[in-house]
Amino acid sequence: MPKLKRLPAKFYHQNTFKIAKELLGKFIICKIGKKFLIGKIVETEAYYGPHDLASHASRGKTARTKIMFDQAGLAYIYLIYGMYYCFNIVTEAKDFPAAVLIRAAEPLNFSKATNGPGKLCRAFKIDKKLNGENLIISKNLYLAENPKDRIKSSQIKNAKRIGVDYAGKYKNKLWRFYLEDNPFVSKK
DNA sequence: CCTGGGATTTTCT
DNA sequence: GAAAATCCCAGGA
Repeated sequence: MPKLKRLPAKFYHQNTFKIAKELLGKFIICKIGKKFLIGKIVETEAYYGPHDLASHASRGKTARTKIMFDQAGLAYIYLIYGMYYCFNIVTEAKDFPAAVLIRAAEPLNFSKATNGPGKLCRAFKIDKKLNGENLIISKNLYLAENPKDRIKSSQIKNAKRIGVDYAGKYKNKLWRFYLEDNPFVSKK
């Protein structure tokens, strides 16, 4: 196992798109009972600001989306299509709604399909109990990096976001990022 | 190869 | 009541 270091608070205080790219190759660590599940992030999407029609926050602050308006470094977890949870990382300053959706990860110490946001949450047993979890201090769910294993920018591809056809001119934004040639990426 | 629908629940209109 | 940041399976071409 690589030596992992938890991402510090200042990691989350960068531009959302920079964070979305930097998260590639980082690790999700989730405590399940006495065990830890570790997965390497291979695909992310950025949801940025109150005008991004693909973002839940574009309709204003509600009980569901208020986490996106909160401070950077929190987990925003919501239920989609009544069945699947999606795991997001809140970014930007308080009262500015932005987040990075983790779409896919590569399981390191377990074996399960994680090539999609719904499946990822099922594999990590992420549900709304973890909504609002502070990734900087939580023992149950946090992000880490292997400082010796940085991703080269040449491995990062960008593309249109998935499942946001209703988002008008925002649907074609190249706000999805993934690692080239990684078999766990949900879609090329 | 492709398209379409069902599962299931929260949220907004 | 309809749509949703999804996934899986069936059926047709």
